[in-house]
Amino acid sequence: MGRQLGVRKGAWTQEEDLLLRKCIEKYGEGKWNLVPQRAGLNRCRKSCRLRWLNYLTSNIKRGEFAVDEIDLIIRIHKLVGNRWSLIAGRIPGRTANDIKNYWNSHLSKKVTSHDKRETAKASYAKVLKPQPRRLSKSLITSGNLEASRRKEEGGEPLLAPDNDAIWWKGLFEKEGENGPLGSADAMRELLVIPAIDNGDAEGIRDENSTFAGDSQEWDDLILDPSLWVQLEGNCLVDT
DNA sequence: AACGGTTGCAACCGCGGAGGG
DNA sequence: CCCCTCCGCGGTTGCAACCGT
Repeated sequence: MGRQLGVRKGAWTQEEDLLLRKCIEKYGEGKWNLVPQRAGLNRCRKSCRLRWLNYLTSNIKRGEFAVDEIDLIIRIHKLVGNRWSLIAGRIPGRTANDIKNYWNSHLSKKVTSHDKRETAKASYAKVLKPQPRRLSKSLITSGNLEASRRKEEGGEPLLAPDNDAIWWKGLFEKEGENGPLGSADAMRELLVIPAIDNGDAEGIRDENSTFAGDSQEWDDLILDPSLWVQLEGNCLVDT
């Protein structure tokens, strides 16, 4: 089939948004090739899908990126490069397009060519040929103890885990399935991280974190203290 | 106020991968 | 296998808004 002729392009009108929204409400997401006809829209399927995913779907976060969101973007980008959808999958409420635009307009200029080379080298070293590192068990234990102590005393909770831990887990597992780089277990084995007991999940959660509470999936990441303590330890300590 | 340059975002395009026949 | 269709991704473009002169 040839190129569709006569389909509308450019900015979407409110009427078009309404038609698209009603169509998705009625039929659900997917079958994008059927959407223009179902919705009564003179648009191609790609335009409909893009409009829905980047603008109309309900959980999109608007406005400035938070400092910790930016930090997370930079960290994940260091590891996976321009895999915008993968990065977006780890930042609730932000679309791949948002993140790509933000990177291109705000962040890419801040990364020097030297940084880019170092980043690329580091990425390959980590992903393709990780160096086995051992953790300090005392660090792991002390992390869990500290979390419990703060909860008991009603003091400041132990702050959100180093973002490395969150995205490492996010990168490896999602909804119980293996992530793009394999399973978290495989990762643990790769990095020679010993199994430890979970600490008290409530005690370590930072309620003010941008990452807390947006979705069950994200909660699951946040509330897995063993993993982030392990990984944080891994980042900090060689024994 | 008018103009030209810059910025940031929304949207388009082309390509590669997945899956079905 | 091969072909075809559809989906989703990343790169790129278009344009409105903003800013400085």
